[in-house]
Amino acid sequence: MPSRPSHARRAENEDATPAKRTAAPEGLFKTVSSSRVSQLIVDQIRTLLKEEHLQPGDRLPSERDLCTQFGVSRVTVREALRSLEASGLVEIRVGARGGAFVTAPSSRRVGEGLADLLSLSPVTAAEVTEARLVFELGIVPLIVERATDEDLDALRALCDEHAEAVKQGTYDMEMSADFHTRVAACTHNAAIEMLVQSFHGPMLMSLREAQSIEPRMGQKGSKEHRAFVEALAARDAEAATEIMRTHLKRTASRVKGERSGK
Amino acid sequence: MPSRPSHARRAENEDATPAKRTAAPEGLFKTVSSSRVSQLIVDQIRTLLKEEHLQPGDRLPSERDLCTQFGVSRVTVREALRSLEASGLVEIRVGARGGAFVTAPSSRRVGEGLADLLSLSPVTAAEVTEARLVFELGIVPLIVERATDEDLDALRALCDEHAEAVKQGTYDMEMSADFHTRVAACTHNAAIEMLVQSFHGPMLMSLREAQSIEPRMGQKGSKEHRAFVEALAARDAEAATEIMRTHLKRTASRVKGERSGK
DNA sequence: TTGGTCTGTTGGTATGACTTTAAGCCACTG
DNA sequence: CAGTGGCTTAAAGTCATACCAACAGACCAA
Repeated sequence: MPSRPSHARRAENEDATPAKRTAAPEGLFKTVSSSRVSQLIVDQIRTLLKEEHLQPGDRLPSERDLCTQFGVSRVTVREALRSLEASGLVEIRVGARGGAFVTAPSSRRVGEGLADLLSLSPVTAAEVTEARLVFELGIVPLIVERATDEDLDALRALCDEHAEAVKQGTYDMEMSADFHTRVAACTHNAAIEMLVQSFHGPMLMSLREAQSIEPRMGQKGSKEHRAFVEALAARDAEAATEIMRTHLKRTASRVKGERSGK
Repeated sequence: MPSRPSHARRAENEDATPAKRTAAPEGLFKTVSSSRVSQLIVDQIRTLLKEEHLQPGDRLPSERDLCTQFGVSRVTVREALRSLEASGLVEIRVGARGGAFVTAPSSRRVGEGLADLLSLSPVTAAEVTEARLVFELGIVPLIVERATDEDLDALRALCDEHAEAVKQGTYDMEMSADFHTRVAACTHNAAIEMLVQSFHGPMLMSLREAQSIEPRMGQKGSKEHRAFVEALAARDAEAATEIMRTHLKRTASRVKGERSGK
């Protein structure tokens, strides 16, 4: 019945006193939006996640069960699951004992978004690198202030590992990324740690494509890492910042100028 | 024919010399994954986007057309579109002249990811606020260095607008967010601008839920904005940083400590 | 200007067949 | 007699087909 809405509207107008005002007082009606059913399902499940009724690792009911529980068809449920999957909130496994499993929230989604932004918009890798530089430099004072002895030990251990890897020629960008992430963890601020991690996703991709790391590069970088840790241990914010600045700038110079998406 | 794969595998084993090694050298076989058809479609469209064969604003063919072009059913196409939509790559409109439209890449997706991370993981709003503080303070030197006269004029105009809004009592968080975004734009680095914008999405939500802005607060913030602009105009990095620091810290104090997801 | 109708497009449902996966069972073989 | 491999079954996701509903813009007539 496509004419029903207009009838209803007209009826309301007739209820009002037509002599006094020609139109409704404006702002009385909220725009009614009957969004997609699948979207409503997504919202419901999101809320459940947010209110922690669903924990990471939990398994949602099977598609067929969800159908009956929501009172919709399987196609609709599946579209909702696709959305949730694309948002990185659930992981879908096929086969017996399969189904939709709630995933632990991670920085991967943010990283992916960042990577998309990088590759789909006129944002150059150099710009992202600069943003990263600002951020990683900005947290140095926090790190100097907050790093515990355990943090320092962990960083030193990481440096030892990396030195060994450099000797064997197995040092790669991922190790460097690990170091920077561990450094960020010293802020004891999960948001900062995840953000730094997010940066490294697209960064890695961009660098890996550009060129593989040269052994000399790795050696130098690894040494700078160690110097940075010692500056931290000495609680010397100035020195630590300076070391990190030159370290990051050297890395940055390798991606300078190139457009990312092409 | 469910038995074919195992036969094939056995044939390969017979090809190798069984006497020499008991098992494959490990890492020889890559995990074969026949991913979903809908995912393949998503990938195709993503690459089209990435290689700029599809521009923002373009309209994809209708679902039915895509069906025939990809040689799949509508259900599959629709699932692919759901994924793309959830990733923020296309926007789907219904009705005649509707369809899937390529969206301009924006910071919204990153912001949403950030918001999810915030509300779904044990990250507190205070932590995010701190991250934002680090970032927005870190870019101040860049801004002092790079802000053009046009930038300063635009910022001053914004301040005038806001002062007017404060008088009328219509000043809100969104205006403040606008200011900070415009400030970030002065770096002339799109990545930084988008990142700041991303921060403001979840920030706004968190603050709007917490409490609406008090008029006095708006007045003070607005004045600080203007002082910041003048410090910029004087190319005084120290002063600008200090103003921004106190400004941000005051905002930060309002979300201090509370868990976000609950 | 208003209102109706047309038409193209997405949204949703129903049903069914196919594939993949895990688990259990069982015969064969060393 | 223990282990391997093959077979069966059940559960679950994946995809196809067909159909109808709802919507939004365009067009047209009173």
